[in-house]
Formats: sequence, structure tokens, C-alpha cells
Amino acid sequence: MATTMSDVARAAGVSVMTVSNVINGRPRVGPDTRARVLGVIAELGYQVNLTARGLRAGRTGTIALIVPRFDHAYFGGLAARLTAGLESVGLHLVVEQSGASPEGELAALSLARLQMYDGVLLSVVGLDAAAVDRIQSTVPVVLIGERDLPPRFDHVTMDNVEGARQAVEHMLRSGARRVAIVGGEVGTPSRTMGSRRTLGWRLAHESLGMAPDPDLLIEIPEVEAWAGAAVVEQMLERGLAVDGVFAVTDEVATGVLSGLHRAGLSVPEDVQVVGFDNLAIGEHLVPRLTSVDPDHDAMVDAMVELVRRRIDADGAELEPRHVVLPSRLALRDSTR
Amino acid sequence: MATTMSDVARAAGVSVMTVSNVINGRPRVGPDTRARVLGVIAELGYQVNLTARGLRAGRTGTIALIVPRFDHAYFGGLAARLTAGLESVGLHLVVEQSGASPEGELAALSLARLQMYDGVLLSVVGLDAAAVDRIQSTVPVVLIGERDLPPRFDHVTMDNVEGARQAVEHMLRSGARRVAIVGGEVGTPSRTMGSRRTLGWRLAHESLGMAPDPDLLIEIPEVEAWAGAAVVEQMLERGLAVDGVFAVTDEVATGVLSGLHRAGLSVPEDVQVVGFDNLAIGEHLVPRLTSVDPDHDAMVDAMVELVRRRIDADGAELEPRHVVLPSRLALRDSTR
DNA sequence: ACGGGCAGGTATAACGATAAACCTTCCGAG
DNA sequence: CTCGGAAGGTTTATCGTTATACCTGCCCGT
Repeated sequence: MATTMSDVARAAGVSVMTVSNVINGRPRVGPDTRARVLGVIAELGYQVNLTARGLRAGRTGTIALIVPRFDHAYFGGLAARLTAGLESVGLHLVVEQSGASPEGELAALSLARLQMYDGVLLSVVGLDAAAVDRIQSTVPVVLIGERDLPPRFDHVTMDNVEGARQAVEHMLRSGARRVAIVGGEVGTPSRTMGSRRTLGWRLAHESLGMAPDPDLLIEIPEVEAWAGAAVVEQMLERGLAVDGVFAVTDEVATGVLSGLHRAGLSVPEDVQVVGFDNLAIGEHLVPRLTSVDPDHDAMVDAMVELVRRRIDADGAELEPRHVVLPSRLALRDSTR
Repeated sequence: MATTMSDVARAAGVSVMTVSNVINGRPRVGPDTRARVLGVIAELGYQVNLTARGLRAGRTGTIALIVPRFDHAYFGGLAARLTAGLESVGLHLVVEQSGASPEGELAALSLARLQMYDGVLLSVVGLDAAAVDRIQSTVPVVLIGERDLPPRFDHVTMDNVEGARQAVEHMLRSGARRVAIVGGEVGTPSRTMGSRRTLGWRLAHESLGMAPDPDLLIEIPEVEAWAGAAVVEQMLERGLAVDGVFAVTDEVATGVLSGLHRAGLSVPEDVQVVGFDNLAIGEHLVPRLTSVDPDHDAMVDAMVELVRRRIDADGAELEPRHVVLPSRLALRDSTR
């Protein structure tokens, strides 16, 4: 139905190849011919078929970002920044959600989709490690975030341990004695995001010669605001003494702030709170949220750089690179 | 580089067509042949090339959602819901951002991209009306949100006027006398989101026999939290008396709450606040935010339905449908 | 006058998958 | 014994672009 190149060629009285040459700004076309072809294109409203071009050229100019959830603000921010970062180097970003329905099943299904892109940025938070290992793709894949990952992939992550350590240390140094971690992970330290941030919580105590109370390591069913609120309620019901909370993400911290407020506790006077991610919303919570700032721009730059490097290498074997970017604390009003 | 169907065909000693038939579960294949082909596929790690399939079949099974900003929570929620809604009817969603860099230029550029999809859901908030009119696509396009829109497109929107009216009426009925609209639009009522919600604000006053003070119609440079906070600060500096705020979105309301808190005013005692969109975050703000709930699920259902209808019609002319879904107020603690 | 080269264009063959038509066997009914 | 047809495949022709090779004048240097 849509007009094709040969429609244009016929109408302009030239060969399709000439139309192609005009569209792509290639040299071998005379000025009058070029003008005529452009005229016909405008008249017919012709648009190149990117599917056909992609098939023939073997490249689509498109990068995919695959996130577990669209409705987590962290990924919204990441996607926005990446769109800009990639556009500045002539690449286009599309975003897909992996964790839709039956656990990880999607991750398997979408494997074929990856072929459609020139590169894939895959957020592995909440993704089955086995699913990631199953990726046998020829397209460049850059992993984002922490997990037990096959080291054969490029990988960009923030410094979870050090960021968490700074957050907790700050509360301890400003007088907190019982700092809980909400969203921590009990058990063998693996390389998941939660376990790394839990390690930072431990290290902060140790560096000050203190031992963290295991009761203050609190797990949550989902890394979301409601879970943060629910946990605070339970803590207080159980009569657990707490004067500091390190929430593993700003979303959780949002729930924690809300829970504390409802319990009649004031922040930072009664309880200090620190989040992680330094989302824009932190600036507008009540009180404004102190948070670990992962240097979003540097992360995006690293992702863009890594994926470009592989695209330019054109499939040649490259030593995988693992980039860890420093985090620093953004101080606001939820800490003393 | 990637293995193709003919690699598989050769290794299995059959024709490519048979491989295709196996992959697509078509009948004319014997059980033993099928098993052999599947074995080779697994062994070689073959994945169908969706670009090629898309070109030949003329369909990709993929729908695009185009949003102005990834980092606005409303769109994150919409994308998440749509992913689920489309997946349940066998369609896959990808999301792109339109409003990246030089104003709207992208909107023009990405026009060719639309061809790659079986359907496009286009959020027109903040999009140039002329740009929308320039769309001369053969793919089904469903417009989302309000604007001066060419009526030739299908269109889904929430009831902005009535939602806003209910929000403001609620505050007026619970004692507020000076209700500001933050993010309103002055001037000729057009069909933009802001102007419709402003109309609701007017109507609420009129239905109670009151006249809104024009000074309480407050514009903002961006529909974001920081703008809401800044506006509150300015209002109070100017000594403007206010005992109710209708913020045009929950993001703006978040900023308003933060601004009021910093000014030492308490919500809802001194000032009532209502937002719009009923985002998940509203539940966790301090205080919990009363908001207009646009019935997100019904909107998603309508979008899915409209785009499917056009896909099934296979390009045939269809009367464009304009769906407006009712909004209702979700009462929480920021109002009395 | 002749060959080389360049400007301006065309013809052909893919890219990888699929729709549609076609080709064998083999089997059972009449 | 013959013929219709089902089962199980294969062949061929595209889908819309682009890479590559190729063609045709014509101008210019020697």
C-alpha cells in the first residue's frame, strides 16, 4: 500500500538506484535529476522502508534498552538520558520491558528480537542469571546493574558497596546508633544489587568499630514504595528501636518516609533516612531526601561508549570491559 | 555472521521452506523431520531474523508507544500497563521518546520509523499540532491525550474537564474559598490538556455560583515538580491568599506539597491540594495526595482495542473513533 | 586522432524469510 | 487396476533497499 522506491523511480523517470542515491546523498546524481526526484518524493509522500533497509544494510541504527519495569523512576531517568546520549552519536533508542508476565519467560522470547538492533543495553536487575547466560547473540550486548553475570559481556555498574557504605557511615557519624537497611539481602553475599548494598551497610559499621544488629537487616518482597511503608509499620509494631534507615532505593525510601510520618516520627530528628539513586523526586519529598548519587551521566557515557566500541569493531572479538563508576552522597534534609 | 535459515536447512538436509514450516508450526512436516530440524536449530543456536520476516510478511507484531518524556511517571505507568495489555493479545510494545532535542525535529525524523511498526500509539502532549498533521502514514495511529488534533485519527483521552471540575469542586465544597490552578493555561480555550483542566477549574466555580479570581490561574514553564515548588514560593512571596491548590498533574502537585511544607503551611489544614493522574507515588507523599484518577486500565483497554481494530481492518478505511473516558476523584489526606 | 577518465546513470544480485504453486509417493476406494 | 487425494516436501517468486559492476557519452591531454 505504502509508496515504494520504485513508485518514485517510475514517476521521476529514473531507476530505483538513482532514487536511492538521492535519498542517501550519494554523489553520482546530477543536480536537475536530484531536484526532480526530491520533488516526486515530496509529492508522493514517500518514506523509506526501514525494515527493508535494515535487512539489506545489516544495520538499523537502533539500540534497545531493556528494563525490568517501565514504572520504576530509575529506569525512566536512565532511558531519557540514554536517548539524548545516543542521539548525539547518531543512534536511536527504543525501550522494552522484560519482566512482563510469566517470570523471565519473556526474556527467552525476546532473544530473537535482539537481532533487530545494532546493540542492546540490558538491565539485569531482577533477571534470572540463567536467562542472561542463555544469550548467544551476535549483537553487542552491554549489561547494566549487578547480578551474578557471565563475564563475557561488557558491563556497567555503579559502586554499590561504597555508595551504601558512605550512606550508612554518614548516619552513624551524625549520631545514629541503630541503622536499619530496608531491602537488604540476608545470606551468602552474591553479586546482586541488594547484597552489595547490604555489604556496604556492614562495612560502614565495621569501619567505625561497630557491629550491625542482624535484626536491622530487613528484607522486602518488592523493591517498591509500598514495601518500604509496610516494613516501617511492622518494625514499629514489633517495637524495634531504629534511629536511621538506609533504603536500598529512593522509591523504597519514599515509602519509608511516608511510613515514618504516619507513625508520628519526625525525620531527621527521630530517624534519619538515606535512599539510593538520587532520583529527581528526592528533591521534592518531605523532607528532601538524602541519597546516594550514582553519577548517572557517567554511567550513560560509559554505556554509549561501550556499545559504540562493539559496533565499530563490527563483530570482531573484544576483551569484555567491566566499568564501575563511583557514587557519592547527595546530602539533603532527611539526615542530620 | 549470524546463522540463517539456510544454514539450518543445509545442516538438516532439508529445504529452507521446511525449516520455516517447522519454526512456524505449519502442518506439512513429518514428525521425524521436525525433530531433526529442531535439533539442528538448538545446536546452532539459530534465531529467526525478525527484520527479514517483517519485510516479507509486512507485519512485525510490534506496536510503538511514543512519549514526550521517559522520565515522567505518568508515561512509565502507561508503558507498563500497555506492555501487559498488548502482550495479552500477542503484540509486543516498544517505547520511544519524541521530545529529545531540537523541538519537534525528532517528530519529523521519526516519521519513517513508524513504518516499522504494526501500529503506533502517539502521545501528543507537548507535540506540535502541525507535526501531528504531517503524519501521512499507512500504519494505524492512535493519538493519546489532548491537543488540537486532526480528527482523522483515532483518539483516546481522559475526561480532563470533568476530572478537573470534580477536583476543584471538592475543595470548594470542603471550605476552600481561594483555589489556585497551578499549570493552568490563560487565553483562548484550545484543546490542550492544560486549557481543558483550566476549563474544569472555571466550571467548578460557576456551578457553585462563584467566580474564580484570575490571579489564581497560574502558569508554569514546565509541567514538572520543580515548577510546582517554585510557583508556591512566588505565590507566597507575592502575598497571594490561597487555601486550595489544584495542580494539573501529580508531579506538579508533588512540588506544590514540598513548597508548602517549606513555607511552613500545613496540608490540608491551611491549604488543600489535589493532583491529577493518580500516580502510584501519591499514596506515599506526605500527606497522601488526593488526585483525579483517569481510570488507567480503561484507557489502556481502549488503546489496545482501537489499534487492533485497525490492524484487523488491514488498511481499509474506518470511521475514526474518539474515546473519552470518565475520571473520578481518589480521595486521600491532602484534602479535607 | 586516440585512449583515459570522469560525470551521470542503469542492471543485477543479494539481504533472510515466507506464500503459493508444484511435485512425488503411497494408499485405499471403486 | 486405476485414479483421487492426502502426506510430506521442494521450487520459485517476491517483500523494498542497497552494493557492485557495468554502460555511455563527452572532454581533454598528448
